[in-house]
Amino acid sequence: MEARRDVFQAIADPTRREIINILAHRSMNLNSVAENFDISRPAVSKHIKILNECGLVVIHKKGRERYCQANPASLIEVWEWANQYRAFWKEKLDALELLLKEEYKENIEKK
Amino acid sequence: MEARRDVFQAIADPTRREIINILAHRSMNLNSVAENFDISRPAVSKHIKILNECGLVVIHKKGRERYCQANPASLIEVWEWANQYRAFWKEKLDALELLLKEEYKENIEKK
DNA sequence: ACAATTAGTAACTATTCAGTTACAAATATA
DNA sequence: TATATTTGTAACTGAATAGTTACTAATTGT
Repeated sequence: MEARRDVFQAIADPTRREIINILAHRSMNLNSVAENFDISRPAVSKHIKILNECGLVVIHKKGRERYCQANPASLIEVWEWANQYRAFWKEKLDALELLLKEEYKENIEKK
Repeated sequence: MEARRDVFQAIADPTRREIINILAHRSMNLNSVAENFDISRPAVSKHIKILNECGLVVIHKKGRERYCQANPASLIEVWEWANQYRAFWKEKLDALELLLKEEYKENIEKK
């Protein structure tokens, strides 16, 4: 379980996306995170390790506990990647929408 | 090479992201796509099959050739997922920026 | 008709991945 | 001090992944 480690690979797993969702607005220790899933605690621990290694989750040690929280900054990379295509697809969809509206209008006029 | 097939898993692979990039603005047949990579043509064919199965690439048959193009609509899912956290990270980063500015100001005043 | 081009797929391999259980280390509590 | 809690990690398993080569099918060009 070692090799490529980037944000895109990290968010490919649905469990990890769910962990990000849970940790997005509040800090939580590892056991509490694990309670939300059917998989074992070590499995969740590994997921959090991966998320931490690519910066998606930050960890604050407090005694024997480790409080985890989603790190907003690292999500920018994903947003920016998707967003670069946004202008492009928006243009296409706007054209489609316009087309559908025209067709709708024509149908109304026929009546 | 079969099972989960969703947009997030599809874009996890760097080769597939590069294929999307290449096919974002122009249509291209499979061999032409393959020329951009060091891997074999069948390997590229499989990547495109995966991209097609989750809607990220559309294929138009024309004789023996198959013209491939990135499909903007399916990328929205990724954009929306990342964007839901945007307000959150923006808030955090603005706070950080403000903090740095304050520190900078203080340093200026000390001189 | 024959040769060349374009592409899909089968069969195989090596690596990575997500999960498990078992154990050890550190900290907190009785 | 003894015990319970929180966590990380090692060792293992089975499935998925990304790649390969070899082959076939369909279409195009000579």
